[in-house]
Amino acid sequence: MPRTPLWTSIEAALTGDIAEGRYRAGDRLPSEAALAARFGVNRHTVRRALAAMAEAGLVHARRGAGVTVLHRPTEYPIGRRVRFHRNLQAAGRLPAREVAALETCAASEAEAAALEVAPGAHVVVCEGRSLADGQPIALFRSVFPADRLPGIGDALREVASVTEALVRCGVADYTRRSTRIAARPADATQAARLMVEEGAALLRTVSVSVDPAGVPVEHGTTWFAGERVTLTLAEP
Amino acid sequence: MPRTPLWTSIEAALTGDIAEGRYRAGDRLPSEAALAARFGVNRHTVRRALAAMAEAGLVHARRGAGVTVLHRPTEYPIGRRVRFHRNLQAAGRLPAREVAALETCAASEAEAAALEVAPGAHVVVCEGRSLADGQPIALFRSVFPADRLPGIGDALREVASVTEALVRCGVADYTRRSTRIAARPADATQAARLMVEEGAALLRTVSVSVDPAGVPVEHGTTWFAGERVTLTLAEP
DNA sequence: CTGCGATACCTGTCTAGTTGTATATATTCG
DNA sequence: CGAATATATACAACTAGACAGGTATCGCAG
Repeated sequence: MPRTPLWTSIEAALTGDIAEGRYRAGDRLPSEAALAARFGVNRHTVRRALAAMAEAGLVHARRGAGVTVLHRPTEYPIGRRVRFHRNLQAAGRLPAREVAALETCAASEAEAAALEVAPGAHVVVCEGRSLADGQPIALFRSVFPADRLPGIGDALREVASVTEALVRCGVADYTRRSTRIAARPADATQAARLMVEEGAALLRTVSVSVDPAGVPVEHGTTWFAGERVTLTLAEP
Repeated sequence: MPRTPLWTSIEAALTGDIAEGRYRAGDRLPSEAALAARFGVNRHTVRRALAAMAEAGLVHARRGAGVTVLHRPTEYPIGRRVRFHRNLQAAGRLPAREVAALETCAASEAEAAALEVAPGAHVVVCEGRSLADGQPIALFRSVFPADRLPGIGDALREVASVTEALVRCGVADYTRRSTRIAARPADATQAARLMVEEGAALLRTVSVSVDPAGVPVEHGTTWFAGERVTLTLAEP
């Protein structure tokens, strides 16, 4: 009977609710079952509407958790994505960052080689997520030589930026010695944390930073969401 | 969204950590709660991964105490891929290259802006494929300002390298003014020419090269097969 | 120093709720 | 008929929270 699919009107209603501020960025929508009851349709019809909204970047669904609102449609036109032009030299200094794990453990062979410490030496590993405008931009994993930087663990816990933490440990300045860049598909957990599809293209940078004397102080790996980030190399 | 269960990638990550020596036999893994935070998932999902590892005899969990590592995995699949370390500065000078198309046409708006020529001005477009060891490594598309480089088309046809062709047109030397790097999934034709899966991660670099006077002489886009290439940035 | 209790933390288990996926079926329209 | 739309049902995967049972650690009394 309806020549326009039912789900389009549900999408319009929900998008309108978000636009009017009934559901705001970060809020959880009611469950699919609840929405289905509200609109008097089957859950799959609601899912069709939510899928369209997710495609447009309006909401993001997590299995088990609910559906979260990402943006107000007025702020971010549908289909338009946030573009982030980042200077590679400035990597590590982003608007917001979440630290998910901070632990001390043994260095792997590769990490030990990069940091020029003995294999199995203590290293502080800091993992987390960088965000901009509420959207996840990158996952990072930084490894610091614990013996070379006493107190780095506490410093990382207390201050927000890596630079500042290193300053606390006596490293006034540091530079990148090398950076390797590769493109890799996202695995399941990476995809979930970056809110992209599994298998989406990630930009992985692996770097070693050294202090003015040339001694390695950090070994970092960052996975950028390829669809949201472009790295820009400054002309030396 | 995840066609592979989340916990499998967690199992892979932890098994990899053990294989690389971050956690050694006898060590205690971080608590389930800490791991859940690190991977951004629920504790139960971590437990599922740990259960699989315990099943394999890799770790042992004791109630109240933590999870201890028993031994290194005897067999851990490390993606054995051809690795190509390339200096970004040298991009565009590869062992072998196939020119698939060479034509003169009008510049698009973006190309005109990058090359600092009038929109619609004549440009020479060179497209093709770079190979190493018989394997396709990258697709390239270079755009040259035809009026600024008289005879560039013939030069490109006759000599193998871009550098040499530019020398013929009076550009003794050139440097990169800017490089932008992004990760993008491969479309069907790119996938076919690079011999990778459709949707595989590609590394796209967009650059502008200038002569010693700072005048743009080339605007290039290169798509590297992410699984075969690692770009290495040299320390300036 | 030893022994012991308090406490914080960790794993094991359970219940409930939510999204993702697969299959089957009815209805409508061209 | 065939395609698109919507419904119905069932199960798998993940999240959330709570609680029980076990362990390690630390301070403190003896």
